[in-house]
Amino acid sequence: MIAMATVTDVARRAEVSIGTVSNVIRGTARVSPELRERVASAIRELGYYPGRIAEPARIKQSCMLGMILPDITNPFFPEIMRGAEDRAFERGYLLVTANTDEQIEREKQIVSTLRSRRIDGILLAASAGDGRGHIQAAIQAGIPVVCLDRPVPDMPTDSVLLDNVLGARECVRHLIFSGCRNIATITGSLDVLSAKERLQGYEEAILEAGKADLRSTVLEGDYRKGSGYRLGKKLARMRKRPDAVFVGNGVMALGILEALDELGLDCRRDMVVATVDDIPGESIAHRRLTTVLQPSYDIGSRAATLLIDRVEGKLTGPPVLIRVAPRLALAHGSL
Amino acid sequence: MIAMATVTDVARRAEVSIGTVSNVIRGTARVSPELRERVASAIRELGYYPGRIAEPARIKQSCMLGMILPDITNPFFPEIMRGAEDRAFERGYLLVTANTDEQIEREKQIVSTLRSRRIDGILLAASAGDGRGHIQAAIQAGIPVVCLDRPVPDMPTDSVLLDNVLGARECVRHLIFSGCRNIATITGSLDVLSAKERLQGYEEAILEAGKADLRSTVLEGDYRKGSGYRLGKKLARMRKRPDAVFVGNGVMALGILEALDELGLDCRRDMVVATVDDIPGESIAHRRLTTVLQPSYDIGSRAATLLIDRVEGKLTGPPVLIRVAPRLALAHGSL
DNA sequence: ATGAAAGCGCTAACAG
DNA sequence: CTGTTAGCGCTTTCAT
Repeated sequence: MIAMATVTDVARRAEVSIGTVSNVIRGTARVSPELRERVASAIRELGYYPGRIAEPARIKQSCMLGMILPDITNPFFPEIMRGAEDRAFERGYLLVTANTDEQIEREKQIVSTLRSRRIDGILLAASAGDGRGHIQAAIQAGIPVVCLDRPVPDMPTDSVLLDNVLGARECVRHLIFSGCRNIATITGSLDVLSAKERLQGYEEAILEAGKADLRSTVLEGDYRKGSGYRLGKKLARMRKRPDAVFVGNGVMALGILEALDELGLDCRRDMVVATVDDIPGESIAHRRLTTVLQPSYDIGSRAATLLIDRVEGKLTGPPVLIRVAPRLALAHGSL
Repeated sequence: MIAMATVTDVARRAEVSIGTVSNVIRGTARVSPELRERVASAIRELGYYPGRIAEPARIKQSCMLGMILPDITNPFFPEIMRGAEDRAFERGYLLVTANTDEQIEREKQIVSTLRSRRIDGILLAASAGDGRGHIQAAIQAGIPVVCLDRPVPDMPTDSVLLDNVLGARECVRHLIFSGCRNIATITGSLDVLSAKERLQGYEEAILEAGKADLRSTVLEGDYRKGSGYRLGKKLARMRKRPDAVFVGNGVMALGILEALDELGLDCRRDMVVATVDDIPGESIAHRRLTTVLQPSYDIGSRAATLLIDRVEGKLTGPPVLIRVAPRLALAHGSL
């Protein structure tokens, strides 16, 4: 079985026309039992396997979606991928995955490769960095792009994002509910959308509680571990030390845990640490943190559905923004 | 830009033949500066993007590889995928990923889908379960298959596997070196190849040490957590309690840790636990375990290289079996 | 009910 | 140098 058999081979062998072969295979039209049988055995004998190899050229669709991620090794992404893949397969699309290693250059190259293969649409968790020309170009060429987790600023793409306001609010509400009264927050850089939104959620929760004895403190960090560590120490050393802190992201939360450890403070007794979960591979820390979990599978699933709807023209019009609801996970003691 | 522009569109616009357009784009032949310029602007104006959409039909290669995994969510796999993807992209192949959820039926369906798309080759981390007909069929149809981690019995496929004997031997050597003298092992079911190999490594290490005071105990488990727990308790209660145990896989190791915890024993002071690392998402436990790490990236990388070499005919002949060397990681105290 | 033929986008071989 | 043409595997008219 050196070369793959083709319809033509089958037709020749069965002594019928290729059209008839096609009809037998796809049941497109009635075929006399006799010919049907001849074709059937020819297929068997040749080990023919119907291929969709010519389809892309014919129907001008590759029935493939590209999924571009910074790094699948970051545990946030595999779940997203599962969600996307499940929807893609259901609807007859293959999912092609590619990692950029957070390098914008590689992202460009991958987009280019995928475009040359006539990918039907792109799921993108954008890499940081300047230059969005390649995205722009893809969109203009009519290739739908759906952004995951991080929206690409100023691009008319659909996006699926965490509902940051809701998540932060729920999280802080929980802190209040469980008795904390002096709740600080360490935000990301307030230039960043998600940081602003999380701060807003924090403030809403504080306000709506309307308790007279509630104290709040806002410190601006930068989403990096160092700022968590530094500002964490600052909080811990305040005369009126907060009994809880809501941190803008997971990496900063790790910084705070480190700071608390150094100061000999306990993150459950002395200062509860709550955050939005996006910590790559630090499941250890979760036992000590109250976190807002991202529904990763759902994000992937929704994004793929959105994308395919665009590809198939079932969804038209201006960019859609989907906010997914987070889930609260409490710190759990032992081990 | 509703419909994607084609060579024909460009040719028409530039008032040249499609052959010339192709020549300009690919530099296949010399083209007069004038025509070259006309073509160039036509391309620009139409936003034409050279596509390889017709290639599969022409060259009878899709330049795609399929990667079939039980579940990308298992942290063992993303690294493998990275390794495979890096090699695939380098050599001009797209990587299509699909998860089976460990269901053989789904695996069959995926293989079928990939075959109809004329995938050039398959990287397979096989799902458990009966019925290997689909693999057999793919191979007979000339689609190379490379097995990852788990070999598929009785199939003429290339495989990339951990060097279990070496890994186990190194691991046990380390235990001996660090002073343990009464070293037990809990194996997987000895029907399973990897379990047998790991036991062999264990025995080799014990033998080669040639110390008169070295005691060994072999218990057969089944790679499941329960057997680790049960046999772990058994060991812990022996009159001459082993000071170390080499466990056949990670899941059983977790069982032992649990058993030790219950008995109030310390896994570093009382009984060192060492194992081969294949624990999904239990990074916490690593601090308490001495483990043999699998070089996942390397496994993916080598497998992809092997596969592409087969696809391109650079490698022919009987199935190749690559054994990758493991890396030893010691238990590390704090946190 | 069956066959013949066109066409999808592109390259490569061949003719001018 | 440039244009024409065949052909890749398959579906889909359109005749017969």
